[in-house]
Amino acid sequence: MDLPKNYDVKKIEENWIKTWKETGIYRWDPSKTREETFVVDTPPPTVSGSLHVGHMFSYSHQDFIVRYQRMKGKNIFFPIGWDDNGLPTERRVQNYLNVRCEPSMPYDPNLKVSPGKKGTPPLAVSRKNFIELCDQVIVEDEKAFRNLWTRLGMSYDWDLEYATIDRHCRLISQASFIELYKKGEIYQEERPVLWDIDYQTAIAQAELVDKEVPSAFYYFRFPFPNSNDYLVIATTRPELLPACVAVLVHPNDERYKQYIGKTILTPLFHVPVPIMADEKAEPDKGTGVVMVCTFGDQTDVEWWKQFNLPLRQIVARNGTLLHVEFVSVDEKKNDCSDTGHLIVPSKNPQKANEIYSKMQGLYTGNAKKVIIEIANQTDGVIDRPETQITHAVRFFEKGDRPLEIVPTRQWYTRIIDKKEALIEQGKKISWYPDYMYKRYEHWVEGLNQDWCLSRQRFFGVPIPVWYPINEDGEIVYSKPIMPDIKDLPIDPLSDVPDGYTEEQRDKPNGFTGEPDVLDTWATSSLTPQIATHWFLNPERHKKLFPMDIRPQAHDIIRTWAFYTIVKAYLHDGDIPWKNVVLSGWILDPDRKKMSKSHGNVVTPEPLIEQHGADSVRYWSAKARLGVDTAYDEQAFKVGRKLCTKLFNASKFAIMQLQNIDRGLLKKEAIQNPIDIAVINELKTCIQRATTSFEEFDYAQSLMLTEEFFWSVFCDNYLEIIKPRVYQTELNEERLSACSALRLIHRAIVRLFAPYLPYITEEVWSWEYSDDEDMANSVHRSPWPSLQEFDGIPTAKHSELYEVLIALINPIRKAKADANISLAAPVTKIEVKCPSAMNEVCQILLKDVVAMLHVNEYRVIEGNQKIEVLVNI
RNA sequence: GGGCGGUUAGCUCAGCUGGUCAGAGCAUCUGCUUUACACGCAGGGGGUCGCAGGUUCGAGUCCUGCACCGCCCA
Repeated sequence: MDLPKNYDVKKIEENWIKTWKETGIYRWDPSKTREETFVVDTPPPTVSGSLHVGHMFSYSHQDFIVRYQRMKGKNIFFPIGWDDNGLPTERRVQNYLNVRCEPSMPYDPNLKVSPGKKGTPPLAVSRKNFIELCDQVIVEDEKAFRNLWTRLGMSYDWDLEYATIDRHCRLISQASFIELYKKGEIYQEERPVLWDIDYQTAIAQAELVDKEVPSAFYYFRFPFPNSNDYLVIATTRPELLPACVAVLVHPNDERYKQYIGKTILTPLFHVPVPIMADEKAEPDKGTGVVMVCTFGDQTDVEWWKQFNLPLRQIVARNGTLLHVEFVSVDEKKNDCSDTGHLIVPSKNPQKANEIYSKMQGLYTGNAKKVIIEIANQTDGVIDRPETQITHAVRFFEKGDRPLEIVPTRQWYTRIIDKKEALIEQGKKISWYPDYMYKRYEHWVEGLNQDWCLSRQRFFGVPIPVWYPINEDGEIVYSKPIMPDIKDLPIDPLSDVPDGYTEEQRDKPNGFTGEPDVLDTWATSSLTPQIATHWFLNPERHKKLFPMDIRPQAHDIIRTWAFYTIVKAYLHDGDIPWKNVVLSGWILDPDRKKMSKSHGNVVTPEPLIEQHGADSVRYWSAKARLGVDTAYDEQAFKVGRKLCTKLFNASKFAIMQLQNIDRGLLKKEAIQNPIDIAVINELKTCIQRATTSFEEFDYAQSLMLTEEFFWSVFCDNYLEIIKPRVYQTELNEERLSACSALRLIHRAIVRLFAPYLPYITEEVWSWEYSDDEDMANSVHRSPWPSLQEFDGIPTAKHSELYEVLIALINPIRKAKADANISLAAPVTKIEVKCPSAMNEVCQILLKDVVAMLHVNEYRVIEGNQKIEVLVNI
């Protein structure tokens, strides 16, 4: 065939994308056995998130491993999915279309919303409309990802595509919920939970981040009733004073021992609270006296439970302060009622109500300012000036304001009682790099609450539960109605449970649907089951589960990896996969994490456009697993150079074979010691590259291949065979060179194939696609093996290649020193070598002098080291 | 405060179980228009391998401590 003159990246990419799609070479074959199959649990990207180079980076890593396994003959199960449900999509839709979800509104079937209109108040839409808008937006987002992955050369089986909000995923996710509920591993409970006031939803421990923020200790005097005595309490949250239910000291703290068991009053509000002792009260923190509020932090929750303290929930779900009525301690009224009307006994209710009325309805931050101001103006309340500190405050990872703790009814999965078992599961999995296992172990050890599954959001998998309503119109949460698994997926807000009619919805003696949706991880943690079809197709599930690898980034060990291990353990009592391979991050040149909020995101499409997909993949391949890499555009250029070099060297190599009957190019024809020596080098390279790949060390494998290709093959081998292959006569010498050249080059192309799928496929099509022992596509052809070289004579001297280089280099250096062309003739060289090397040098020099245009040479006896004297 | 990882040429990074390991690419400098490739080829300069101890005949390579950077968790 006619070889192309120039390396036209775009044309090559377009052509092979089309061909691969038509021929379906990446399709999974369900008829093959488990042993023949390599199964990947692909991370479904968050499609509504910003697309940046980090995506291409870690996703390329999967593809290197997969393509290698495919060439090893494995039947590849490589699905791709989109994580489209959840908060990121809601947020994107809110911003993009400037709408907000108002669940109380009726559905408008004719609603039309167009993007834009910033600055105007968001349009309120019904829950159903909102979900429809989300569904519309993700279609666009998924298209962008689909295009990118295709362009990048990801070898997915597109027939296996899924989205975490699609019917199949909702079905699997809801089935998981029901099965675990039946097993007793899922329960619901009303208790204080981590609560984001902006999103107005509960969150789980895994979504928590600590941020160091400036704050201050304020020193309040808590007076004793009918006395001038007082205790000083340092607090960072004075706005919670009205929610104070007790005061704690350490039992061994000599300063305060005498007060334990007594009653003290809160300042400003004059509410009597008990003084109690507990080891968790830190004598060194603040004044050593701590107030317990419902709820300032997790310790408050623990003390509240431990001492059975009253609940004074003053912070509403939206983060503002609720109505509180302070009444005289003598009045017998319920301390807290369900109506949102909190009643607190006070020694001075009038004063308390007066002060609280200035805080009520404010956000906690503003309430804090108000109470500080009041306290400063009131005699005997502030003991001393505040001290500035910075401390860790808990935030929702996607949130902007600190979390509150609010008692609400939520669904949970039991994990606290399984910590040991989950650590054992983690040990059964191989982690690459292995030290990443520690992160998993430490996370599991540090768990302190069950997995909160329910989210008070809209665009998610509905929790598949209804509740009966009794004759008094009260919802009976303790008797949830579960659908039959065969009826899944369901939406409890539009579907009706068995034995009820739609007319009974939200009516006494009727039912109500659970409005909450599942945590997105509750679905994402099922990616293996989603892909295998799990209980829907037990045979298929058995054939694919546990999977071979889970590729992912290291920041989601505590979420995605952890939850997937949990689900696999709870459902199958097994590990979800045998190996976890963890990619690092792409950092910006200042080593900061790339993210939209930092404004340092580099978008991927222009990079592929500019440098080509193979170059981008090369850049990804240079980074080892688990290692964060600073973004450096230079690396793309290096990749591009490698591709160009491969293009040119391939063209040259194949050109030398033109006009030769391929039947004459066989292993038996390879007799020249230099050909044999280079094949020896190649075999070492193949062996080491293979070993590296088996350990998922694609970076090492690439480095070895690159080194062999560039330095051994291009710079030396191609140069030294030129005199032989340029001969017009088809003699033994030329046949040996051409036979070896074809064999070596054919292996090199395959060694590069996992990294550079386009250029290797292109080159492959020029010469090797019809080889009997190879496949039409390089990507279905066998990974190079040592057996391919069986029948080629072994080298008489094991260090032949080293000797060759020792002869070539001094001559090149002499020419460089003399500032003359490498093509310029050399009058004479003299080689000094030990007598044992004499014969080898004589053989090699024949080709060396032809390569470097040396007119005359002679070999004389010398010392251990080879020396070459050059006369220009 | 605890844990994990990192600290090797100007930059980005390799250096596996201790003994040609002081490397690569980029950048820089000097040459070379050699019929695959100037997106090339040949050659050169450049680092007391974060610091301080220790083990050893011998340590980027093992141990201890410290410093700094990053991440994770309290």
